Amino acid sequence: MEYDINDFKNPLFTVDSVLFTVKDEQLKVLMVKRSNEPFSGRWGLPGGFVDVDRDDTTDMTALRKLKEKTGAKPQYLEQLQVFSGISRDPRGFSVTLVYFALIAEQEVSSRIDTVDEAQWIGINQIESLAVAFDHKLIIKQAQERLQQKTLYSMIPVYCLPEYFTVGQLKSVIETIIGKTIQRKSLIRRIEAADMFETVDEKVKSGGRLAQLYKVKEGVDIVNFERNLSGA
Amino acid sequence: MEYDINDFKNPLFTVDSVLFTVKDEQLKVLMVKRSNEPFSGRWGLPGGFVDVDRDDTTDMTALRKLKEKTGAKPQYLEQLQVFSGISRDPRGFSVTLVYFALIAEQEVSSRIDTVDEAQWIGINQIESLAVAFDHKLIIKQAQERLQQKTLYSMIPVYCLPEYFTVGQLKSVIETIIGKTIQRKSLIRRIEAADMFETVDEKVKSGGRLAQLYKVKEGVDIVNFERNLSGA
DNA sequence: GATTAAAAGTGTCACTGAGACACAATATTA
DNA sequence: TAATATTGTGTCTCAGTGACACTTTTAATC
Repeated sequence: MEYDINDFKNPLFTVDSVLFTVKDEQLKVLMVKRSNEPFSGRWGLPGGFVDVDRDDTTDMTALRKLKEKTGAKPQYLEQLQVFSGISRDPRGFSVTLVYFALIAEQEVSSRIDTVDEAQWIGINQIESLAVAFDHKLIIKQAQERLQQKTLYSMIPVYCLPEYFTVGQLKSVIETIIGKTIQRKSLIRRIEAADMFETVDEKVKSGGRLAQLYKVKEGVDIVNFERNLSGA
Repeated sequence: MEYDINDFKNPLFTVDSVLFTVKDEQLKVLMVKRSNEPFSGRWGLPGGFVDVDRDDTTDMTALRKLKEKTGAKPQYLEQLQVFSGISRDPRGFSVTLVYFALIAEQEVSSRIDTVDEAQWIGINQIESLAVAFDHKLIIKQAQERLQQKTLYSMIPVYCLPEYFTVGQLKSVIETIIGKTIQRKSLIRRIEAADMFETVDEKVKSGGRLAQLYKVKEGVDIVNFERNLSGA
């Protein structure tokens, strides 16, 4: 019941990424202005074809393409989902593996500012933008996944620089889920997660000096057993 | 920065499924004995190439392949993950989109019994089986996902026939997560989820007659805000 | 028919972690 | 020095799970 490879038209396979960051209290997505067909002139997600000579896995394809656009490696990367279909690409049946990535805005700001091919687009502006393929839908799904994960894990730290304060993390979380959370709840989770350590340094923040935290070496994302509700 | 399709060797793209069921208090996976190279004679996951003339999406590829082996459509189907790499298939760089599916054992028992090409293999026997590709790893990941989802949703109902009792659901859940749960907790969740309705019929079960339940029409899986801990 | 065993189903208290919010501590600024 | 802003703590409430005793309803056995 196995077939010879050549019996079939192999579908078009690409790797795209939804790279999020939080900047100016807004969730942003990295979009690239397309200069080739199809959808030339429209905005699309950064991505492209696997280069089997350079990529050991599709993860590397995603990272390579992101590096081309941002000059940096995202702090978090996971698979979102595969989108496939006969009609999503005019060239024929296509399959896109979409990754979902996070990075601190500071890591890439210089590069992005000088290249006008790639831009951070506010999540709310996506709706009214000329977007290629089904990338609008893909971004929506990625946003939902990010919001969901934010309720039971600490992934939003990957939108922050190495050292960060509770206040910054709180702000990023609130931006992502679009609701306010209790500072106290966040602190409890920071302690319970045991994935952060305090840095012997404090930073000014408009009031009392804030304690700096960093992610411990080699720790994985902790999943909590309850969701935040976000009032 | 876009490339012509023909510049690249398109990687080998296949769709496989990890179809689970619970039978005799054991979690089982549908495995197929391979009759073609590579790995002829070994056991592998049901799957194959996309047929762009018959499949509108990769979901249909997965369903079509499962139907070939079991004669039935799984009650639950979702994407698990893509597995890719230069060395997982001797034919070259390969990409496999793996689905994760559930079905009631009763739906397919007759078919499976008559075909010796496809078999339900107990999850604990996989380790010592001659398995093709990286399918052992894939099954392990699928099992973890199933266990995780079982803690915060009711997906295990899709391992049961249309009408089922609380006792049956409890047993299936316990088999999946490998721990006992409180009957009371399960009943509370059944009520809170609001995705089941009682059937005006009871069934004998060795003691007091048990209330039959069924999944309401058109409802989606409900995700709870807390995990079960399973003592 | 009475007795026992087995599973279904209920009542309720304890425990855990999030929500809410008051309050204390420490910085800046006027 | 006082006002203000933000950090950080103390603690009560609330919701949902865990635990477990207890009741109900059936089949099986005597």
